[in-house]
Amino acid sequence: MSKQLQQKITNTIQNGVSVIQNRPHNSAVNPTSTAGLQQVPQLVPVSPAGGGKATPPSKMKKNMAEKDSEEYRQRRERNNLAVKKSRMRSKQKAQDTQQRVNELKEENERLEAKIKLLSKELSVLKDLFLEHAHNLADNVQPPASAGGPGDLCNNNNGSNNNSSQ
Amino acid sequence: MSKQLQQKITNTIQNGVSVIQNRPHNSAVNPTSTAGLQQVPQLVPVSPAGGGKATPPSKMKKNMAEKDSEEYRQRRERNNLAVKKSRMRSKQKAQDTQQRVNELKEENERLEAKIKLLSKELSVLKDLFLEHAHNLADNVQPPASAGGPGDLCNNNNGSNNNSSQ
DNA sequence: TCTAATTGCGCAATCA
DNA sequence: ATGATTGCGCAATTAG
Repeated sequence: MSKQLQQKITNTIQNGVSVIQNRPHNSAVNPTSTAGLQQVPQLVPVSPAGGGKATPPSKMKKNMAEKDSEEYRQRRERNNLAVKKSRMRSKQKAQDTQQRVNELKEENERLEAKIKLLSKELSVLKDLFLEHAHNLADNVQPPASAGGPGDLCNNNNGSNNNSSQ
Repeated sequence: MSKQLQQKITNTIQNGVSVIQNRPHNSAVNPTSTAGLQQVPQLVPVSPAGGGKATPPSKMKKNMAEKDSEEYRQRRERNNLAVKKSRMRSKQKAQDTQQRVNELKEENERLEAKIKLLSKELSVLKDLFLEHAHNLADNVQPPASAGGPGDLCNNNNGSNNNSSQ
């Protein structure tokens, strides 16, 4: 989770063991990386779509031969490149997504704060409004009256803030 | 799409040659047509002496030998399992993150809508306030304004919106 | 059909 | 020593 720099040294054991440098011909196709070490043919149960055939050996040989082909190597190399690219993108995307989450979170907080503020403002204003209304109702004619809380037009709904948050 | 019926085929590299071999204890290097697997004793030419470093044959053999080791296979298998697990998690996490983004987006929209509403409410109330203020200022004692009669008392703002949460 | 992009998988190095 | 990660190459599949 916190380290991501490791791709130079690569194999320490080039004793020839896992170093399967498939590179009959020109090598040096890979400047930055220490070229390959590893693996070989992975056989996969090539699913028999067409009726469960048992992989004709004939074709296999052809495949084998193909490995030596220059063309084969080229294809492999292209693919390796593509794979690398694809993975890079994928990783980048994931990273971006994560960042988006963070941004959205922040935005959310801001919005909620704003809501809180507005709610409060609204509440205050409403109260003020009610107060005035009462005053007016109380002294429709009377000149002055102490701050008596007149309930004349108390038709308000449960009144004050209902800010439940 | 997913065929995970791959037997435990493993490639064993020997002296520059990769031999794919099945791995049931007593290795039969050539289980012809087993479950439709095309497992050919592939010999992949490992980059030989060509541009290699001195390849101490001594150690190599040791490593090679290790491949046949039962213990080695066990380690590999464990690792493969771990890798699989790790990748699964990784993928899951990415997926979750993506979903989180969606959720947050929705939440954001909701919040913004709420803000809009509150703002409007506030605006209305303020206007009302101003209006009254003007009235008061204009006529110290206006004769029952013809305008909205119950303006003040009728403060039951239909905006009883109480976002349920 | 061919190529590029994806995806699943195993290996080995490294981290923890 | 062991499980978890990660870069990498191979091969099968999927798009275009």
